[in-house]
Amino acid sequence: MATYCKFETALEIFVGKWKPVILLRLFSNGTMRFSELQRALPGITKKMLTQQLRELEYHDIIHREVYRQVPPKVEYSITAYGQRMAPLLQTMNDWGMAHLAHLNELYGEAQSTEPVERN
Amino acid sequence: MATYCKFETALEIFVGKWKPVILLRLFSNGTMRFSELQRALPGITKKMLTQQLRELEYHDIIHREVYRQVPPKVEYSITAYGQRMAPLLQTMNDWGMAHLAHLNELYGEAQSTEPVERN
DNA sequence: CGGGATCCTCGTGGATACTG
DNA sequence: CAGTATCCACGAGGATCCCG
Repeated sequence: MATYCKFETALEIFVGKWKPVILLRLFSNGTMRFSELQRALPGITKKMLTQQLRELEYHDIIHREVYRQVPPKVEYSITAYGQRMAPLLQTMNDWGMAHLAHLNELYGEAQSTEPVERN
Repeated sequence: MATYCKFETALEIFVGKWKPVILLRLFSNGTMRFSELQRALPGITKKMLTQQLRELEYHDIIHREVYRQVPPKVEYSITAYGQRMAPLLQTMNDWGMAHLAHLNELYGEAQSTEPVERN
């Protein structure tokens, strides 16, 4: 009965429009500065970037290193604990890829992941 | 570079306030009628239940079987393809459980999964 | 440079009523 | 019973300005 009941917890980590991309950048680029992240994520505002980073930091997924200097410098990186969720991300990624292929089989090429809208 | 770039696709399947619980019920209970689902999910409206079910159906995760009779009867179940995502759900569930334990270590007991609010 | 504080928009999801 | 159709509330996320 209790199986699957906590996988929503995992979801809470990833929900948020920018968290997946942020994680992607940090996982592939390693340590990044605030401004680097902002430039790497076209369209994101400072507010959102800050907010999403703080939430990930709270969950011990990323580390925030502040250098006390002028002008300020803050670097973000994946924590050791955060590294341990790489397999999960990989599994989800693999499933996502396979699912896109499955959707292609069902509905043909050039299909988005969303159902077609109808008025 | 392309790694993790499609795990957002996996997320799209689960986002939506009720999809996780719906999947949970269908996975554990097998076939269920519309009204059964509604009763099993306290607080859900027919509109939302219908909408989330349709989206899952589009993705070939669940099957919708309509019995042409009066009064109508519609049964929902996990498709064969849908069954194949059980391992993924299990993996996410396991990670979620472990993560809750990790948060407990960090912040102590009786903590929610969300950062404390401050005014 | 790396934010915080405000205000505002817009889409998700809820409430309610109607229907084949 | 299993929906659909409308209307509406609210909160995530965006725009803008200010600050150490």
